[in-house]
Amino acid sequence: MYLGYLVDKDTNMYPSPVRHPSLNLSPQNYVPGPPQYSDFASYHHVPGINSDLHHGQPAAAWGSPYTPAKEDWHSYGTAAPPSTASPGQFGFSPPDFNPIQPPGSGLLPPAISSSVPQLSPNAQRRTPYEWMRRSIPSTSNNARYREKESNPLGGSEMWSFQGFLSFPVLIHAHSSKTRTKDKYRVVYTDHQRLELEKEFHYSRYITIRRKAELAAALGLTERQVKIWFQNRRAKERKVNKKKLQQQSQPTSTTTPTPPAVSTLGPIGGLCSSNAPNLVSSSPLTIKEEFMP
DNA sequence: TTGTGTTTTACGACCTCC
DNA sequence: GGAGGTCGTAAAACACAA
Repeated sequence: MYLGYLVDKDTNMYPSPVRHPSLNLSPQNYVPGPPQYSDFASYHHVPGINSDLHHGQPAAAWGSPYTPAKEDWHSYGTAAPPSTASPGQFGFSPPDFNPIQPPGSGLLPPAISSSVPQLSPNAQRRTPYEWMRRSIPSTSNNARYREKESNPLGGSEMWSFQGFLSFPVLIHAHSSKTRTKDKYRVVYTDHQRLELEKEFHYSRYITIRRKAELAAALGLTERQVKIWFQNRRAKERKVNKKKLQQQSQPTSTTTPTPPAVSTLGPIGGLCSSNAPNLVSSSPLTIKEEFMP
């Protein structure tokens, strides 16, 4: 997982993944539960985009509607990493967590939050915290979008960075080239992915308002945010399915076991998070559940 | 350096809900 | 009918072994 290095190596980011006990919280099962944000102590939303009620309210005033199993957090670094770096730039860890966020910390448009340079994951992959720390070189290497051909998005939209500006500038490309012939995908910045991951950890399903806020804050389109969440859920289902398969296949068995119903159930070890096999595909359109 | 496998964006098809 | 869900897939980006 490419983003894994973002969170895997920063266990302080989500140090206390106490989640809602309802592990099979499918969209159908979803009921805005009791206030639980305090459980998600390490998560902080940036002031200024917290107009959404469930984000804007005090920590204990809004609940985390989605609560994957603890196991789900393994992939996000429950194992303590070497604390060589100083992840305090984002202030995710409890020691760093400051309920009163200083301006410019956390999720802000990168152009505003200057302490979070938009560096290519390529350049950061093996130096987890460098991108948080170092200043942006004034070279064009910072350009996030590495254009190979004309229109990467096949006529929809194209993102590019303008030099040192770490905020992407939307360029509408109106050509109708097929994606098979042109580069059609961009790579999100680490900051974008990190914030999306944070939001995903808060809730697997994003509200309309929150989506708009996040899109604006990250310089993405709402469509991109929506699709990112869809892909992220798919990824989680895939991972959990893999876990279930591994669980259902003892190491020494010779006959492959059919995809039997897991006896573990949602609280068993592997049905983490949304327990994808248990989650009905019937979607829940989260509109403004937390609207006043 | 190259080949290969994996992950990440993005889309289309189809479905459900309002 | 539109919005958003899952599912499947394409292809770029990436990691890594040989």
